[in-house]
Amino acid sequence: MAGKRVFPRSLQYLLAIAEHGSFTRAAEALRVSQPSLSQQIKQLEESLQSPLFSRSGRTVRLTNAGEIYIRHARRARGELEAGRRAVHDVQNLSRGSLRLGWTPITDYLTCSLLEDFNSRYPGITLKTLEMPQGDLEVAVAEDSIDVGIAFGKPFSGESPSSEIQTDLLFEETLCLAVGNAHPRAGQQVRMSVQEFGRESLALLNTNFAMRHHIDQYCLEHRIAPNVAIESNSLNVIIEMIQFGPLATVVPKSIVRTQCGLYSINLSPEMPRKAIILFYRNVGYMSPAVLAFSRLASDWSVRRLTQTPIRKRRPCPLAEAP
Amino acid sequence: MAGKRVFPRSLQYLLAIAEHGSFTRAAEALRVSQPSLSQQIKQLEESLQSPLFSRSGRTVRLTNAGEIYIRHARRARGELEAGRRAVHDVQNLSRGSLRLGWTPITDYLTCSLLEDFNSRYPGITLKTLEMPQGDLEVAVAEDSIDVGIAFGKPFSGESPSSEIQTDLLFEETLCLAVGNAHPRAGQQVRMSVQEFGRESLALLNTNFAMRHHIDQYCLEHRIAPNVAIESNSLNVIIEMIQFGPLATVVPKSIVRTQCGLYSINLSPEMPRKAIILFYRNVGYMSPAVLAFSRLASDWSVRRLTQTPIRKRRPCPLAEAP
DNA sequence: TAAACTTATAGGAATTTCCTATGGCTGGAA
DNA sequence: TTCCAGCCATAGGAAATTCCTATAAGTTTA
Repeated sequence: MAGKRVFPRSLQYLLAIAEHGSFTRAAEALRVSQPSLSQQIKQLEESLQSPLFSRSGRTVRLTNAGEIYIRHARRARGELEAGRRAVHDVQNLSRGSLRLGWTPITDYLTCSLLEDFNSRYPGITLKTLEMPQGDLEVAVAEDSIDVGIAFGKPFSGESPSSEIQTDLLFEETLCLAVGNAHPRAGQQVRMSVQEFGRESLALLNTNFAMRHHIDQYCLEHRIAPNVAIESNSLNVIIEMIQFGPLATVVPKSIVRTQCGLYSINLSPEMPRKAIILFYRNVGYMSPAVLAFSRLASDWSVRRLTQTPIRKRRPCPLAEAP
Repeated sequence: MAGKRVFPRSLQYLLAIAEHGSFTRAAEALRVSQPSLSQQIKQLEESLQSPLFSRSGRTVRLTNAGEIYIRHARRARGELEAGRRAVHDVQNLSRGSLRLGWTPITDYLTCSLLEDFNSRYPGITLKTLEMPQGDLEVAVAEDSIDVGIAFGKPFSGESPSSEIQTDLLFEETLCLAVGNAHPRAGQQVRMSVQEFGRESLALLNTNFAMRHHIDQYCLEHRIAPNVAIESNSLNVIIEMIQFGPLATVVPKSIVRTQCGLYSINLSPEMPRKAIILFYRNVGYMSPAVLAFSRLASDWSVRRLTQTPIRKRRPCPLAEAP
């Protein structure tokens, strides 16, 4: 079935004849009749407008042109063979690439997933691209990225889009986060909504979906958040919080991975939001995407059961170009 | 007729589709029907056991495997195109090689022919091989050299061998040669055979055809040559002659090209011997051989009319490996 | 929902490749 | 010299492949 080779017959014959030094022996080796070789070589010679073999008497020898041409033919064969192996490697996940899009918030939460993927499939180049959450959906749909990782309910738009597969990675609760210097640092009791309204906050700006969740929570509980600083960089906000009197709202997991941050639960709790993985589910799916989604579901299970938290700075992969 | 391209259809289609981003447009550009492309690509994908294009909706895009494979396909196409050009170059004499066999005597006489050839066809590699005259015939017949240059009547053997073409380059008279220090240096009058018999000679050994000519001459005139030194290197002999009292017998032209040598004609004259070019004339003849024989006949005509003699040391080409 | 557009499929036509049989030529053996 | 064995070329029909027309199935746009 798949035994069809793409390398041209004429060149295959050329190489065989040169190797065996004889049409007849080459024909035997190739399991075809000798006239087939004569014909193919004749056509090739006509195509190149030059004899490739010097036939005189009982011996067949490459001409000067033949010697030169055969080198190129060999290299062409090598290229096609290498191409075949390379495709095979992609299927085996020992090569390839995967383009990942995520938001500046989710990168804090799923960086270790990328590390796992990279150590499991070191041959696959990971290309990560940070972008606003709204763009992720578009990017996946138009195939400019392979997979997206989003925070909060995705695809809030009109189309439920059966073409896009979404997998739940885990759920996350938003909480108030403060630094060492904050008077509430280490507080165990829940904070009321009213108290929350009085905190000076450093928040992501309204381009971010997470901010909308926060604003929505405030609206529902009829308070106005006291926003001292807005930024489009979560990094900046965390730096601000860490050693100052301001507070912010982030997923609880982020607090656990950052040194010098303390979480304070609210009462009533902020809504739980899902971290989800999504990718195109129509037509061809690359082995890398399948492998990533498989690994991600393992990873989310492990995360829920074991929750091995390492305190650290943001993962460097998240800042790669 | 010669419009047949060797590059596989399937790859040609693959590249066209990738370039146009569409089966339909590629089919238009290639002037074939669109189903042909579908079919070829399908077969290629089956052969590689991997999809190469991601078809979803109205857009066609290379898969990861496709992107990787197409690079190799492009390189293979480049190789075959380069091979085609290279063969063309050989036909145009802008590339190729020519293997020349000659004897240690003829190299002194035809070195400038090689220089002419090299300056006329600088892309053709000249490979010269010195060998005994008897071997030249065999080497040409079995195609281990392309052309031979011999001194004296060639192919004295049984077969007139209609397969070998021989061209006369020029005729050459043997003469006595002496150096500066020799008492006869500069003598204009002819030397008798008896006087010749009394000269102390440095001669090539009997492996050389020229030596046989000399011995034959002596035999015919009933003298015994007075051989002081034998050598298998003409170079050695000329060095010996140049500053000492010995004499030797060489073609007259050699004397004219060597500093400090003087020629003395014999009476009766030694027989004129031909310098000839010979090469296989059956089956395929490489453009380089044809060009060499063409140039050689020009060169021999020019040599006879103009005879531009340059005094110099032996041509370095003659000593090339 | 219809119209426009794109790729896939099916089946027969056209082309190419292949095989058998044979011819011509060369080189070695009788 | 003559014959025979070995090798490549040629011819013509068989087999396989490629190609084309017609059409289906699907998506996108109006």
